[in-house]
Amino acid sequence: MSDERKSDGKGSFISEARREQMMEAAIATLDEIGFAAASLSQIAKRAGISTALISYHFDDKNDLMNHLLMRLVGQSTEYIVEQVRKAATPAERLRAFIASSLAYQEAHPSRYTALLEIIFHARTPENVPYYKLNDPDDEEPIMMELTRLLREGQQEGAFGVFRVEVMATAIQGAIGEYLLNPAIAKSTGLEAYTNELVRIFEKAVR
Amino acid sequence: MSDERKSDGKGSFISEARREQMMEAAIATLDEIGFAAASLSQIAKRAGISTALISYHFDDKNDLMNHLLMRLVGQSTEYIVEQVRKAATPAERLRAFIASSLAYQEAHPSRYTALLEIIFHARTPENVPYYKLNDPDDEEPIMMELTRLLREGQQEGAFGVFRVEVMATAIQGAIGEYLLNPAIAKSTGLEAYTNELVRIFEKAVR
Amino acid sequence: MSDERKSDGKGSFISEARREQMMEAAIATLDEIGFAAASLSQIAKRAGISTALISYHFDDKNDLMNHLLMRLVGQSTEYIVEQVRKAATPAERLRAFIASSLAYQEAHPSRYTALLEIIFHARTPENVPYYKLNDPDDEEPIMMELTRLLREGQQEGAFGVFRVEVMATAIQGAIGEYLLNPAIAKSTGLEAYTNELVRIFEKAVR
Amino acid sequence: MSDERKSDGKGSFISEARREQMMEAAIATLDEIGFAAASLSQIAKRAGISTALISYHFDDKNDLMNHLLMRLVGQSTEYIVEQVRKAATPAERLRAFIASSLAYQEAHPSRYTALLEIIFHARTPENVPYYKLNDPDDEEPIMMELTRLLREGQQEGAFGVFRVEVMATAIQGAIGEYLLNPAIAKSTGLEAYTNELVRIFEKAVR
DNA sequence: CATGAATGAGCATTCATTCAT
DNA sequence: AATGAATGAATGCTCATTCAT
Repeated sequence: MSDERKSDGKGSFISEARREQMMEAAIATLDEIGFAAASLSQIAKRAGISTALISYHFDDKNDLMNHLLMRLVGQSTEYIVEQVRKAATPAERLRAFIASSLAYQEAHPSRYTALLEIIFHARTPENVPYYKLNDPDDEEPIMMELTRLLREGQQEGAFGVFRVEVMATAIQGAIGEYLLNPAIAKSTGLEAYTNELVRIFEKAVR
Repeated sequence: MSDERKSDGKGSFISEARREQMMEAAIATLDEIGFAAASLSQIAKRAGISTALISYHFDDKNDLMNHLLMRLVGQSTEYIVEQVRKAATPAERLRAFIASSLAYQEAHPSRYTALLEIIFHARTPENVPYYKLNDPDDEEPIMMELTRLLREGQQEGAFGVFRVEVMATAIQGAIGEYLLNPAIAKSTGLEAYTNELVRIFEKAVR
Repeated sequence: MSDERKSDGKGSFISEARREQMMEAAIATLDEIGFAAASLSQIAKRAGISTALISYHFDDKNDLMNHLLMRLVGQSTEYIVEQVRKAATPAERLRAFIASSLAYQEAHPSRYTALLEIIFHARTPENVPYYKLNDPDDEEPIMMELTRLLREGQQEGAFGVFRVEVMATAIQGAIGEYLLNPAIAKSTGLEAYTNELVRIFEKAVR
Repeated sequence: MSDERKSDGKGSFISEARREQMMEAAIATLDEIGFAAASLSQIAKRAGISTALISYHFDDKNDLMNHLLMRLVGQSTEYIVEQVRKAATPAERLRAFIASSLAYQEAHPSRYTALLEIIFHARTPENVPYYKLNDPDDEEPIMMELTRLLREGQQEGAFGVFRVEVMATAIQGAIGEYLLNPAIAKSTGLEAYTNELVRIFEKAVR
């Protein structure tokens, strides 16, 4: 009930536009100065509005960050799933997953940075960090897409025997590490990293 | 060296003991409430001392965190390198690297969490996050150990052809992801994850 | 101009009233407990507001003190210059300058004390005390008025030959010393001091 | 009684030497960074000792500053009185007073700055600033010397009729203003200022 | 005599949030 | 819908002082 007044679905058009604007400003802020320094006043400054307006349109700073996180996760997931669905064979889907995941990092660096900043820094009211929150009950659409892809490959006989969850986790980790390791970006570059990673996991899934 | 004035050098025994105590308190604080909430007063509370005493023994909150980070990196590196050095063949060394890295996470979970919290949250005075600081010029002993063992495996003919930096990055990412994905811990467990990861990368390096 | 962001410009009426109120509270604080003890919380207490509100209306404690200094200098200068301009002859102007300078001290003792406290205690970011800051390039309107008055007296033949800058400095010093020497206030009183000082410098400028 | 333990007269030689050392360090500190920033640790740093040692040898920071003030006043008074006593006639004594007062400023700039810093900043426990403390009951040897020489001049018929206290105050103010007005130092210099000031007051006392 | 260790009090400042307009 | 004004709480840090050694 009280949810509906603020931060809830419908809202007027202008209200929705405002929220968009604030989230974009939040992305820029997170990218530029990081989560810890991303105060409401910093975000408001970048949005060209008052801080009180953020409190008006979102329950909370937490609420703003949660909405932004959902949006960022949704966008990247959508992009990756779309690429994967275009591919015909399991091997091609695996390649598409790896390539599009890495491509997204490079295509939207500030969005990706903002995503990382939130995941690494935000905490639930019970003080559980978001990065330890990968609830098994939670859907986690990207992970689900990856595991489904791998499982189908096994069922079709294209892939060999391995624990799907482990393979998926390894792939995810190898993809995510690219951004956390600037040395590899300089020495190898995204394209070469993509190709090499594909080769590594093509071998591994056989 | 500005290091020399405080918080450095031999220092008295009692002083060194205090610093130890504070770092332990900092680890507990980081583990319990995270970097953002880890104020000096929170750390002091857990150490049973006054906040002023922290300022007395360390130049700065930053100084404290940097010393702690160095210590945590040093400890984990030492443990892993030690295990790797015991192994005779490249394949065994690879297994030892993966196994000991994961074992360390489980053996010292709060230390590992503290390590992550610092790396993900701390920033240089120029606002560069530590996690983007993996300077190629910087040594990074763990990564060096991993690349060396891979390169030796190639030279000895035990491993096939691949880009050492990429393989190392993938392995590191796959290891680190274990802690970032509580689902895998529940569904698979550390031992099975270790075995499976070893199998994956044994295939990949062939 | 960094001035423009806060604490400057027209500002709303209420905002300007607040700033007035804070400056009055600052005057009272400086008068009562001096610059060194004039913390924001002391000033806020006397203004009946929170310390955060001072930070909201002024960039800085420094900013507050600078604005107050400008205002205090402006007020006293205005009063003195006004009295001097009313006088017809050089001798009368000299008398007016001395008399009004001393009268201002007695008319607004707390303002004058606040002025002294700031000048004697405040320092630039480069640690130069304000009282050593009498830049020759700087206008210093009071000193300019005094030197002009003396120079005109010389040109009109009413005054004899002397170094204008030295005479002006001596007059300023003699005026300022009144407040720094409570003994003279008790033994002689403002009116007699004024008359006597006028007589002294009337002789001196002949 | 309790006075005797610390900060009292006799003390051992080494104790007295320590106090000397600390006062010299305090002078340097006051000169370099001013009273407000002259913390015990800053003074201790310049003295090459621990802050605790200052607390051991002086009751208080206040106590240290009071001792230093007395010493500084004593030294300058001694110098000036000595010069005045050498002079034979009242006019010569007046000249000697002005000249030696100004000369002392230039001969010992850091001592003079330290003196000013203490007088302008220090306060009694009842919060009365030292610069408003010129108690008529208090001796104030310099002022006494100046009034005496003026009075003698009048008695001998060398000087005319004027209020001795006012003339003395004016002279003191004119002398003290030299240091507070860096512009005059640049434009005129100490020697010319001295000569001109002497001429001014020679006229004034006639 | 001298110090390192330790503390409580106080500092300026920033923050998320509320509220009247 | 939007803002400026306002606040209490918290932050890192420095200070003068005390005390055991």
